[in-house]
Formats: sequence, structure tokens, C-alpha cells
Amino acid sequence: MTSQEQSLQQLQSLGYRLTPQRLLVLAIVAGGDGHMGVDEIHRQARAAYPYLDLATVYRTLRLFKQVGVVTEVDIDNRLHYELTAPGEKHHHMVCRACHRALNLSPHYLEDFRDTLLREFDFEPDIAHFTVSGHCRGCREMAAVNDQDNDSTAGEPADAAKRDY
Amino acid sequence: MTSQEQSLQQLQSLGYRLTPQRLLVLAIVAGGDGHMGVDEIHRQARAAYPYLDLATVYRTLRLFKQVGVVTEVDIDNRLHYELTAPGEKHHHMVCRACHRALNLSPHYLEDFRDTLLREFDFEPDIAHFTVSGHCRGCREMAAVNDQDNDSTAGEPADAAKRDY
DNA sequence: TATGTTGTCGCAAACCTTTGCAATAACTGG
DNA sequence: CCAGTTATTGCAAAGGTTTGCGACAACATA
Repeated sequence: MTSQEQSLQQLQSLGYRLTPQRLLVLAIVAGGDGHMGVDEIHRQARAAYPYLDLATVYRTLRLFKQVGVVTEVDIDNRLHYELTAPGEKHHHMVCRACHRALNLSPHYLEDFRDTLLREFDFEPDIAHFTVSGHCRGCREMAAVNDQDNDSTAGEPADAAKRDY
Repeated sequence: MTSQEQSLQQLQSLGYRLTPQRLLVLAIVAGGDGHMGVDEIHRQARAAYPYLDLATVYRTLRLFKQVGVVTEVDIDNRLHYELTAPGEKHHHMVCRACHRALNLSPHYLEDFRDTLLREFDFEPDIAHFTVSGHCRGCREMAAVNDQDNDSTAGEPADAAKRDY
């Protein structure tokens, strides 16, 4: 049984229905490699089934995420999804500058989770976690451009485009 | 010099202008205690200055955040802001169920940051950090309601309202 | 104080995402 | 295989947030 079939069976066993729309969205997300934007998923889906509504795509992906079939990644305020690869789950580091997403092994978060649980009785949702920041490449560029870089965040990113 | 005046001076020294709108928004955020929703800030602002546009409130808060004057907290997909209290900075744990926000000392994230920087050359934006999850109260309620709780996430939160 | 530069505002429209609702289709039991 | 139940869809509209743009206002300079 493929992991896709497994996902579908899981959906069904939880009482959700198997609809052509869901099969289609799943196939597309499984087909693309890496995370895909919602609009891209919708576009591809419509190629096969023109009536499929964007709202349905959103609902389907939200459901898939809830069940654990896909992983949601917020990239620059836009939702992206990728198949949750069992056994190679990972979190994401998203660069605020280039918007690329790097993978992060769950191992790096376990201690953090344990601490929160122990100290605050707070169970963090770490099924998936996104931390934003700046990646190596963009940090190097920034270092070259900024001479008086005091590292305390705040200056307009670029004196030219002043449109904060 | 109060910390508000300090913030304003900082804005000015960065080349931003001091406008009545900005003074107003700052005063309101400083006045409220704890994080405030954008609409609430807007409502209060309009009481004093009826023409102030919602877009301006958003822009102003975004600027304040970028400069470090306020801290942004995402509560249930809605933006909230609070004054960044220097010396008592904290992160947030937001409960997905009751939407309450608990404070978290930065201390808990320092190791994590250091690791990311060392291992990946990735500088996380940890000026402020929000982790969502479930707080003590809501976890207890969930434990009472769920008999067959296998802790692996996925079941509909409530069999009654099936509208995932 | 008068003048120029350019950052900022208000407005309207766009954007991404969610939601209400009636019609439909997937599953269930007979 | 048929009828009943109800989850799901498509559509349209709302919701929160961002953006383009021309008019305006804040600051600097003389």
C-alpha cells in the first residue's frame, strides 16, 4: 500500500469522505516536489477538473494538514503545502529576504518542547514548526551592504524603497 | 525621557516622520495594557481623530514593529500588538483552543538560536517568537472529553461540528 | 518665513483566506 | 440496488491585511 493510499484510508477511517476533489488535490501535492503554493495547486487541479473551486482547495488542504497528510508552510504570508514524508519529517527555516525554505530536523526542537511541557504544562504544536530569519546567503549580502550595521534591527531595509 | 519619547526620537533619527497619526497610535498602544487587536486600536484612535484610516493603522503598526517599538502577536489569525517593554521582553505561547497568550521568557530560546546559527548560519528572527499549542486548562478539558485519545492528532475536534 | 523634497495619508481596490448556504454526492443500512 | 443521512461542494460574499496612487504635510534649508 502506497503512502497515498494509506492517507486516503486514514481519512476514511476518521469518517471523512473520499471525493474526486480530494483525490485530485492529494495527487497533485504528491506529484510536485517540495512545497507548493495554493494557487499553483489550484491551477494544476483545474487542468484536470475545471470546476474545482479555490475554496475547496483551501478546505481540502486544511483537512489534509489536520490529519497529518500534508505539512503547511507559511512563506511570506502565503500558504504552501507539501506531502508529509513519514520518517523524514522536518521543520522549516524560512528566509525573510529570499523566501527560500530550509529544512530543519525535528531533533532541534525536542528539548524545547520538553521544557515548555515541564515548566508550563503547555503542549506546543510542533508537528510542524516554521521559524523565520535570514539565511547564510542573505546575511552575507546584508553584511556587504551595511557598513554601520549595529545588528539591532530597525533600519529601513533599503534607503531607496522607503515604502515601509 | 520616557520610553515613548525615546521611541519617537528613534523613529525620527531613522528618517521617519513624526505625524499626529503615529503619535496617536503609539499613545493608544502604550495606554492599553497587554496586546490589542488592530480593530480596537483603530476604534480608539478614531475616537480622537475620526479620519484616521485603517490602512494607516496597519502601516503604522508594521513600522513600529520593524523599528522594535511594538511586538506583534498573531492570535487566531488576527494581528495584535503590544508595547515592547525594554528589559522585560518576552515571547508568546498562544493557545489554539482558548486563544489566550502566555508570556515566555527569552531565556528559553537562546540555546535554540545559538544552535541554528552555529549549525546552519541561519539567524532566526527571535526578537519575538510565537509558538502555538494548548495550554494547561484546555489540555485538561480535552483529556476529559476524549476517552480514546491516542494523542496523534487528526480526529475532528468535535464530532458534532463537522465543519473542519 | 518661504520653498523644495519626499515621506505619509486617505481612499479605493486588490490580495489571500475563510465562511454561510443551498444543492449535491458519498456513504450507510435495509 | 434503493432510500436516507449528512459530509462536501460550488458559489458568492465577507474578513482581515496589503498596496497603488495622487494629494498632502513634515522636515530641511535658506
